[in-house]
Amino acid sequence: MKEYDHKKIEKKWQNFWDKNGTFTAKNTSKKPKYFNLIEFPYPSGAGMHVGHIRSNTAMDIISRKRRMEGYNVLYPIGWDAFGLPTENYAIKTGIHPIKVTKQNTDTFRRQLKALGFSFDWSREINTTDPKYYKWTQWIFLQLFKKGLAYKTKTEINWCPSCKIGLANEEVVAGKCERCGGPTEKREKEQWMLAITKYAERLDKDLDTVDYLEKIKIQQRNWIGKSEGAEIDFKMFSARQDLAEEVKVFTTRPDTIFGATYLVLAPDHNLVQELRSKISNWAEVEKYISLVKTKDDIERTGENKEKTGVELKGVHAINPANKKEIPVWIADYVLASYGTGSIMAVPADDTRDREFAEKFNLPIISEYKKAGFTDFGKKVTKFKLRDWVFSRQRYWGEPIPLIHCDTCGFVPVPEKDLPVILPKVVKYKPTDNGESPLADIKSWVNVKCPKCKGNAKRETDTMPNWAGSSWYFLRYTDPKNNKELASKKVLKYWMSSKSGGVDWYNGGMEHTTLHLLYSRFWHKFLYDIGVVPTSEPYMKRTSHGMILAAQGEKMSKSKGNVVNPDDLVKTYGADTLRLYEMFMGPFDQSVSWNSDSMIGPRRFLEKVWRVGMKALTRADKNSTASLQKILHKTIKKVTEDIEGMHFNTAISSMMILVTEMENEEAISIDDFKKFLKILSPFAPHVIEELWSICKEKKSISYSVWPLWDSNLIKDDEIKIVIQVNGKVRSEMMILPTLNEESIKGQALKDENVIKHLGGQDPKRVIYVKGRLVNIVV
RNA sequence: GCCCGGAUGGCGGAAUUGGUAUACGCGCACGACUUAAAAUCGUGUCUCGUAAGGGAUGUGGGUUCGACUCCCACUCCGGGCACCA
Repeated sequence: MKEYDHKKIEKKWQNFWDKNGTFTAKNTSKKPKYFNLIEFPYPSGAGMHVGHIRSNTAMDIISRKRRMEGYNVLYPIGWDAFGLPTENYAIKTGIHPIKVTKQNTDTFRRQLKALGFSFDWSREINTTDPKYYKWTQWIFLQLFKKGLAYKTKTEINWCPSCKIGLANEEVVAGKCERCGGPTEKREKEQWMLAITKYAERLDKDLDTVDYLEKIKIQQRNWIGKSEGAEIDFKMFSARQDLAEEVKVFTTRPDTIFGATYLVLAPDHNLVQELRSKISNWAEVEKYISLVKTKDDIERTGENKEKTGVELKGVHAINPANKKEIPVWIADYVLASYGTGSIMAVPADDTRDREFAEKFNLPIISEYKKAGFTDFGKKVTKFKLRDWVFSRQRYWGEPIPLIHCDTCGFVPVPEKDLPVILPKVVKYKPTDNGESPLADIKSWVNVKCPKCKGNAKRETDTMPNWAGSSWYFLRYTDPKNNKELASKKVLKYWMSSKSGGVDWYNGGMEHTTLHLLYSRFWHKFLYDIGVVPTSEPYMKRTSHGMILAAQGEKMSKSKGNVVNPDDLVKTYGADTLRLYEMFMGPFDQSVSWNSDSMIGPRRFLEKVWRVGMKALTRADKNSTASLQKILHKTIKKVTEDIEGMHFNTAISSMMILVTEMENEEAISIDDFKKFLKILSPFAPHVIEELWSICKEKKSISYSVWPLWDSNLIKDDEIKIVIQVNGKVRSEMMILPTLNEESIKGQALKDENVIKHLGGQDPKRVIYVKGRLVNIVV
């Protein structure tokens, strides 16, 4: 009898799959296609996180099951390798990000291969590869040509001591993460993408896709569609009439009779325009600069107290009742949403009420009695803002534009793509906040493609959302250098009956931005005829985070990171995969506990023993009770995988295996059926047992077993008997027995008679196949 | 402050979606095998009670014959955030 030696077995089958191209997807096939997707990892220096394994194993199980169900499965992998951590590492060490990326992807590749994921490695992609980002740049140019990319001033976080623009992530409670000094806001010209032009479709088309409901809610909340009205309020000053009007947006135009004051955002344009009419300008100006120093957390967090200043000397007229009302500025109104101004209805809105109470502004409680006629014009507003698309950073795709004083911004001709990221000496942004690329004169200075005059390259780079907004498309045709992917191949993988990526799983943290950005790009590509569907992903699910033992996030600084390499060595990849699927419900966060890995390991050892027993004994038939439980388990595992209830699927297989070990007879055929349903979870050890069963081909393309519903049927069912909702007895009945007989039999039960204590039942409730409840 | 999740034995969790609460796994205790240990197997393991019974699914209410599941109010934990008019 052979021993279960995970090291030998795992190595053997990983080599076998590699050599035979077992998981290489074909671009043409008679089989129906199935495109499974995980979020491609960012290859961080820390190596693979156990959280990656959770998502990858889940989608691997689904991919392997689909192959056995007769699909041509594409389960690809790549690297989302541009981004801050690698760049910051380069700034610190001076090692080129290309080199760092290579090291990190090598580590990740080795780790992923050691877990036996059925990726099609021949399609591996890397967002930092010029052959890849050529097409990221190409998509940007199409957006630019359609007027969806534009430049405007926005606020960025600036660290005055590091002289560097900071990402939100690098500002911790108003302090620079690098030096600890205070940060400030600075105006900067940035490239923007007009995602708001797609807001309506991004909202509406959610009806056409199969996302988890909570994910749809997140998307909808982020897009934030609301119907309301824009109403003009006439303004006048004490000294002279004003031609000015303030446009306010409200979702409740019917409350207009209760509007007792207006509030403008402190940075509303009109405030500056009214300067000469405002009698307390000094006070107003002071307030505006105070608001500028606050960051969003301060404005929203501890500082719940409402603040604001009245614009003295100006008033507005409520168009509904012609009353004169005061105008205030306050930081609870944001310039970036709606019209940047509101009509305050303190009787209806809590924020307005708090504000009114603090500043003694009138509250009209009977506003609803006044007859309402429509004011203003109906409009639809979205919370969604345009996407700030440029970064003054090194490690990103160069924005392929050239600025010419005569012609303005001119696209780099498509034949000159990609615009290669040049080598620099220093990766740190320049002191004036420009990208390090701005210092390379030989790269920056070029001729204008249009007028051939002197011109300069755009030195900003793209955010790392760019490469991840379309990567799944590249998997279909990763080596194409004429198009981002050929139409024919895209049509095959992206538009069969189901359309798009069939199943996409990823973290909840990406269900707003990444998901929205990639849907936006996809819709744009659809509009210009590049892709065949208007939605990229047909189905989207998400997994819960894996936390450290005490329920904290795993992090280097806390020293609680679990290294998968050690676990693979000790327990084996199959055990690790099984443990991660067994540890808790897939969509919820769970705490890691390496001690619990022994359970799945023992299970696999038991599977091995049962296999050896089945082989030596060579029983013709399994016992009837074993057949029954086997078919019940096939049904449960088949259904649980589809619902991502991997933990209960494994638990049912554990019960089955215990049963197999105890039963006298197991036929080889039945044992093989069991191997098939376990194979997606623990592929290495199962391939080994499959081959020991004298099977010549990989189990990966065997046929997924069906359950026989006749074998599952129960001859007798258990009925629980309750008295007043409390369990008092139970009985076995034939499933064919009618309701009256069941109730009659229940009433004759001796425990029931005891608990009735001679009282007559008021009601007898029968729940089919479950219980009888006798109420007295 | 807002949004989305979550809370069940010593621990991770299960519960046919309103119908036997605690499946499966870990841990622990005892037993078998062994010179012994490991491994494996078996038995037990929410709580109070000798028992009959009673009480438990974060807290307090409600609906129902019946609530872990539905409704209302709250507490704590995790994630996200742009005070969204």
